[in-house]
Amino acid sequence: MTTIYDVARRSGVSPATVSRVLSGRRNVDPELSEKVRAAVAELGYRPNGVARNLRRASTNLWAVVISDIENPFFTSLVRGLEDVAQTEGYHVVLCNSDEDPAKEAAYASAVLTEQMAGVVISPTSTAEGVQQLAEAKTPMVLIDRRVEGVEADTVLVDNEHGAAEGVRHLIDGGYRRIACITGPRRVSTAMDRLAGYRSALRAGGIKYEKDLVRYADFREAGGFAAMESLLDLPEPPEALFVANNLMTVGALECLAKKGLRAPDDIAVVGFDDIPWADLVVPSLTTVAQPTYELGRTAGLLLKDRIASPGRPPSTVTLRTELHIRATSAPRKP
Amino acid sequence: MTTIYDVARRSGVSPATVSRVLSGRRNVDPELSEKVRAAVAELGYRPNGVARNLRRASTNLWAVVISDIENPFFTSLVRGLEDVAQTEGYHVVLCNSDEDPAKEAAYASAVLTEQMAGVVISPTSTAEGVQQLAEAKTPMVLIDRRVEGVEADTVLVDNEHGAAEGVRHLIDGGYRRIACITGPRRVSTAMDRLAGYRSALRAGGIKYEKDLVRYADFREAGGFAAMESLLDLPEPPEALFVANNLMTVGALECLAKKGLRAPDDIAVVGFDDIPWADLVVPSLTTVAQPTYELGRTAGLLLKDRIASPGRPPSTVTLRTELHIRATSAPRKP
DNA sequence: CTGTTAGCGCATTCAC
DNA sequence: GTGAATGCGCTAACAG
Repeated sequence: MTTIYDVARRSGVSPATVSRVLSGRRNVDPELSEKVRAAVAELGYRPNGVARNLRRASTNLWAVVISDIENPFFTSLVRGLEDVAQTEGYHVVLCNSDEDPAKEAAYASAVLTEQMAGVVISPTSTAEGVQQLAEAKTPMVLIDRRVEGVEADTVLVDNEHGAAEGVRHLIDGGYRRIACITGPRRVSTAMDRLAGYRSALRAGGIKYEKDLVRYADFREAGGFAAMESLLDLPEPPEALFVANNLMTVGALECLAKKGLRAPDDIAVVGFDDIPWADLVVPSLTTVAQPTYELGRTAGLLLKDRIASPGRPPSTVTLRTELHIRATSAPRKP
Repeated sequence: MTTIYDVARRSGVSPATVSRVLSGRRNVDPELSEKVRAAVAELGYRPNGVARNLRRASTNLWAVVISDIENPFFTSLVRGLEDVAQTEGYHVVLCNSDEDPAKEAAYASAVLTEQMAGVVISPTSTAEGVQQLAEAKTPMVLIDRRVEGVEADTVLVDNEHGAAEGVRHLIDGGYRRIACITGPRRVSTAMDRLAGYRSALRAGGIKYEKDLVRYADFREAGGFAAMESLLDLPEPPEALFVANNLMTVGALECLAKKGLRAPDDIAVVGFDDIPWADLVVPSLTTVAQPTYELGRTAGLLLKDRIASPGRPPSTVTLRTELHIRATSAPRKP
């Protein structure tokens, strides 16, 4: 392996000067600078990033800890983050936590031992890793979910407002008996979206009925089961609000299996888009989140946090957007 | 920061012994070993991964270079890879090349300077980065596409066979005038799938017509445009085979926009699944690739390559699976 | 089985 | 504006 010493010898300068040239310092004689560049080219020299990292006591890696890259919500978010990372000279390490606090903690640990420059994380329910990273003062941006007792930059969407908007849309369509499938009680997004559902009911003068709410696991199978259980009610709902994309898919699959159709048998609004929601038939009404923007914003916040670790944490809340499609068509008289 | 020397002092042994204990070497007195562990716990010591990497002249990072994580084909593949990486003690760095040889080359460069342990890569058309990595003898696994003149472990699917099976299914359904939308001429998968299309036609005694083939860019917009152009033919096709998932979506959107329906107006078979293909209406017949398995297999090959760099490269070809759904229903008399 | 020693490749003092 | 010297934290030789 050719080192900075080889380049120095070849160009007749000291290693220090080579280092200065390569890291783009101004105060180097242009003539020497040119010699160094020539030597670098001739030798095919490539700086050793690991050595640089050791010396600088930090790497150019960002970790992104999400529950599952196969969920399109996170896929697009990661893409947004990676685009920022690339322009800022960082690389993104992908970490699937699978909602498992132990995995989250393991990744947090890796972030620390590998001296990664920062972390973007969607916390699991107990947020073990988040606590660990907060204590170590690692530059960190929380996405999608809040964590009690942790002060950190955070990027959220307006869950309550978005959910309320989706449910209001159903109410406006003439539906009264509206069910809700939400996520686990310990997850802030689940509770916020449920709160939006309740506030929309209240605003519409509809009584909240506990029986019409299901707490599932944000996964496809959970949505399927919850839908089944709702259909088993003595008086099944006329409409349904589902608090995330995967559970919506599960619910739709359940309906399809039972030979029921949206919106004729039951109207549906889902939180969070799915890819090609237009192709699903009937096309699916969703409360869309700006997923790419979420990732991008997180990246920008992380960059700022690394540049000025001292400044107070900020929270950015992005807006959702109601995409009205076919599954929420107004009720027929 | 507490170092290995602090732990050594605290536990009354040498740094070398601490190192031995922490890297799980057998030949250490259990008693000393215990002392070391105690000291580690007391001091909250955490090894410095970067220093370890410098010393070992290698990191525990794998790069995965794909064109776009937002394509579900790659999403699932990356997940498969990450699962292997995790069990083998590696982390995965996500690199979106966007089919841009320059980006691919930039990432290849990063792999080298950051001393990553290995790479899994889906080559762009010119495969600049691949050449670079091959020269540097970086452990590398090619996925999805072959590259002429590069000897490396490779994971493919049987594109020609899968495409032929999909097209044969259309022929069996009574369709004769079958169009094909494939990818760029320089990409091996595009040509292999086209070859499968041709061989199925031949086997079915159908004359190959150049006019019924379109070369697009493997993206949604490309599929849309190609579909439009096919519909503009004096005598439009009765059926269509599309060589990847995104173009299939584009083609379906084009049909929807024109008020045409599959399979009544035109039957459709797409190569590569899309998420929730069942929910698309009419549900989409696909030649499904084992995407997760592709990633997993690549991970296993990479692990082996790192363990024994000398052994001759191997190519693994996985089977596709025809998922017959509604868009390819037999032709009505 | 354990300790001493050296050096991985670089960036940064500090002199000049 | 430049060079010599130092050490980041660890692991692998080697000697004992």
